Amino acid sequence: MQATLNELGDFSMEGLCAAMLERHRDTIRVRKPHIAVAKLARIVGTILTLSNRQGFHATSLREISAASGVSMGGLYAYFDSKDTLLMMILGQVSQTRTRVLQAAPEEASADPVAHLRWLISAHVALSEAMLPWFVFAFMEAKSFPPAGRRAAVESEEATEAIFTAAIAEGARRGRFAVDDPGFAAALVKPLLQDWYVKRAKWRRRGVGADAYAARVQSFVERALGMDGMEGKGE
Amino acid sequence: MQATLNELGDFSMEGLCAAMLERHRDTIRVRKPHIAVAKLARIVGTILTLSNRQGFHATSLREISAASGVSMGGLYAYFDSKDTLLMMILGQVSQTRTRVLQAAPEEASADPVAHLRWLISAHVALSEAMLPWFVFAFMEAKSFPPAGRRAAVESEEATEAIFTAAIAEGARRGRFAVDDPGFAAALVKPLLQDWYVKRAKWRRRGVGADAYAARVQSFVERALGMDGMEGKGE
DNA sequence: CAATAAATCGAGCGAGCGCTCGATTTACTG
DNA sequence: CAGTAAATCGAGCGCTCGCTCGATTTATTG
Repeated sequence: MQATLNELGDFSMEGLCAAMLERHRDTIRVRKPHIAVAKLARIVGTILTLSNRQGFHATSLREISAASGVSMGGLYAYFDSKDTLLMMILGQVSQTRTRVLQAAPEEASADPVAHLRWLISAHVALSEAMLPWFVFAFMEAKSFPPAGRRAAVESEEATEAIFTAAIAEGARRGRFAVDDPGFAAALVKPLLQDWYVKRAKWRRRGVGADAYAARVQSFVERALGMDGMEGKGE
Repeated sequence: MQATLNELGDFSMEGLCAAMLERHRDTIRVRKPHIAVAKLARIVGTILTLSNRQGFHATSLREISAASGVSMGGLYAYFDSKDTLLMMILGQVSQTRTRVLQAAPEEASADPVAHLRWLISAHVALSEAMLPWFVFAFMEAKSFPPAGRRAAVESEEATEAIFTAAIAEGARRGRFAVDDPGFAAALVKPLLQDWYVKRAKWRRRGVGADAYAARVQSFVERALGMDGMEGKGE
């Protein structure tokens, strides 16, 4: 069960920034969408690049201004504080992730085993498509304003709940041999995070997104004691 | 194979700061060890508390000074820059972790399965004993000076190599059904990190260190296709 | 108990930060 | 193409940062 993201939305910088504009149209002062989206894309792209290199806190607005070609004052047409900017990006990541993971196709969600495979594959594919966004959210969510922490925790729990449901359903139908689906889900999630957090390592090993997803799938299925997995090599 | 850390060193704040003083005796300007260790413990304890709450970058030296009761000038008797302070703490974590994981007792390292169990148990126990240290290293290692990043990557690879060796030995002796021990080790490590990174979650679920280690052990053993694991429930 | 050394202190320095706002340019409209 | 609105600009404000250094206190010694 391999996931294809194509029909699930536009995950390019422009597409995501268009969604961001939508979500914050009441606070963004630039009225014309085509201008706002293009500029947002330049700003956010710059932020992600610089922050993932040196950290969000260590990246000054002057740096962002210079690298993106948008003046200091211009930046503040899109957010009212640096913390708001952080929250806008974090919010876009968690909203997109939750939306995608809930959009499993019929043929996947019908069978728990196929569903879990699809979830793993979709998560890897999404974090691949939105790599800098995911890295940013992972690295910066913790050490920031209370609202950001709360949002991050909630988003994480939402993701975990989706995995828990799939594993629980599989256990109920006797396909997985687990007695605590929540625990199992909690152990699966860091495996998915490793794909984008330790990206350099996997690239060095020549492991691509599909290969990584496949290996995590088989690793997890064996760990869950899936029926029909006995004796299969890795 | 449960690990006991007692004989492997002193992992209290004082013990670790004594080791830190040892490693930096040429740059720390305070000559009397008992004074230096006590003060280092106050300083480092404060840093870990504040940084784990709000991030290292967002924690000012004035804050550290006020909270630890050591004056601004006094702090600089122990390090020559804020970055150096960061490196001292990161170095202490990676040195301690590498040392401990290499100290498996005879009866553990003789058998690969027991060895892997001991490694998991020891890592959980160590991160439990040094919780704020591990959290700090995990959260702060990335977005900082090049030297820090390099050191963090190297330390991580060293840890992974130890796990890889145990799994490879198990595969060689036919105890594990894996064909890429490095990949398996890379998937085990995030499970160990989750224990301290997502500490609040596990506490909320009432899972203690021993229970967590035991569950990771059985999860991993099944995922590695360990002989004799077929049909065992979680 | 001087004399010397060790340890501690905190006001002050220059620099860079997030953020503002009046001036200016650009784009649209009748 | 004048007039208006939208978008853009960047110097400057107040503030806090990492860090220094001469003055001061505390401990050690002959």
